[in-house]
Amino acid sequence: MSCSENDGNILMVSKEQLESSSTDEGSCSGSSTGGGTVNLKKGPWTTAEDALLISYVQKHGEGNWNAVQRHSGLLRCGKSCRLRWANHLRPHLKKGAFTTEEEQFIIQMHSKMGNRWARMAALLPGRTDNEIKNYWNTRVKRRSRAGLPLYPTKVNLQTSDENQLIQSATELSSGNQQNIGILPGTINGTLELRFLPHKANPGPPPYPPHFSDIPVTAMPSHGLGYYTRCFLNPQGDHAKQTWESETSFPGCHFGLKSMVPAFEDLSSLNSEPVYLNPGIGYPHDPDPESKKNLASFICPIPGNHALSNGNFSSSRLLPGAVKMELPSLQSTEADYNDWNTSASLFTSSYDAVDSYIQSPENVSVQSDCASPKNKGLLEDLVQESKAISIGKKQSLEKSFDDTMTGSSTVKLEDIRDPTSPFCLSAVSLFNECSAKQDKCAPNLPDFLRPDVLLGSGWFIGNSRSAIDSISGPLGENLREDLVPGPAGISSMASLESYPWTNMPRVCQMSELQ
DNA sequence: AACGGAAACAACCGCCGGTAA
DNA sequence: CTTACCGGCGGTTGTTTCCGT
Repeated sequence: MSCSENDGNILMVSKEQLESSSTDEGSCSGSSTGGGTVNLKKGPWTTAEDALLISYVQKHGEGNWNAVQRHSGLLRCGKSCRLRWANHLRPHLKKGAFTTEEEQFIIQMHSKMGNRWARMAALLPGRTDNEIKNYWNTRVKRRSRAGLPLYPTKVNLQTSDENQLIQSATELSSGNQQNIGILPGTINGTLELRFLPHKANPGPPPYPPHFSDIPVTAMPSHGLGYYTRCFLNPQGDHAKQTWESETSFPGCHFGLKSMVPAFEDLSSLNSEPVYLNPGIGYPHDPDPESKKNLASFICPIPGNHALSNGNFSSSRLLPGAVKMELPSLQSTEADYNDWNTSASLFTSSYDAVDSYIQSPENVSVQSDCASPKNKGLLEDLVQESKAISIGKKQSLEKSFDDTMTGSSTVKLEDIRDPTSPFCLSAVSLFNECSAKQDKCAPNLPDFLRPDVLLGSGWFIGNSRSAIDSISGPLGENLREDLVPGPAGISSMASLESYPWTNMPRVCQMSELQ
């Protein structure tokens, strides 16, 4: 760090310091402003500074943030400027409390992606990664204090299905492959997504997509949230392909509606399969400048300022600049009412391969997020406790049965087209998973993955005490519900019940074996 | 009204990957 | 191929606001 703090929030940085700053971009450094000392301000931004920054961006566009200070006279480092712009000054930022849908979506996404705040933000129109992160951290704290599992029960339960899919993915590496599409159908009144031969998909042709990377990140420190990701990335330009939702969907109440049917719309699809496609919503457009085409296709809503002024977003929405969350290879199922459909539907739209959605549970419970404005937290917790108590056994058994009997409707072995992005991604996914595992616990395959941990029984030995530790305040019913039943279920419940103060990290988990 | 705790928000820090020189 | 720079991301911390007592 080349900055030294001085007088509160003014950093005195000598030219020598700046010039000698190496690759460490951790703090504000690298200003090449000529002449002696540069005072870089820290702390809260003033309106005057905001105005300077806005003015700069309007003139020069986003990017080149380190030049902001040079050109605008703003005494802020580039990173600070970028952050300020991204989190506060960008157009079409949505301020205020998260809606219930957004909250549910975040929970769902976190169960699949872990702490990929930026990626979640890319899927939540008008929301920033920082907002989501703050929301999540608050939630973690809250639920930790209440001794509740971080995720709704059924989100955890997805993990066994993920195992199944991962396993199926391995088969792809050697089997025949064929293009796939996604067919949401219905079973028992909920959406079900199935892979279909790609040719079966009507509508605009997708990009000739390829999935470029499926990195597997380290576990979140709280030990939950394995995920993978994969982007539809027809142009190979990672840096510029962030799909900035507020750019894409300004004016959308919930921007994803413009890409996928609204919840209420989807609920009406119960009796009819709906063809989705990996490229849904993203018509091929070879012209990188034709933003309007894409915009009108994705979100035919008037008043698309971002596109009309053509000046916004470092994460410009390029044609094909589609960030597509891909196979986290988990099914989704939640304890909640609307959550059952809505969140799952979200998921199905993003995670094209991640499309096994289980039947809903006929358990009427309240969302822990349902209360407006994030208030009524105690109520939420009480409700969730009740929900767990009432519905958990039922849900667990059903989900477990579905998993164990192979009722999953995603059959990756049927996906055999070598040109299929999903095939590639699935294989890559597996490879990367494997590679990552090797790093951490070479002889304990899969133990990087909480879902595998959940199903591995690693915790069984300690489960009773952990269950006791959290179920105590929640009553005996819950305790009983958490007590190991079938192996898979019990181990899942066990991790769910892992004491918050002692949540093992992944490698530690493997060592526990 | 004062106080304390929790929640929400804002900003900084360090690491990392991509890229150009 | 190496190095430096830039920008993005996620973690963390500090501050402010809200709310219950």
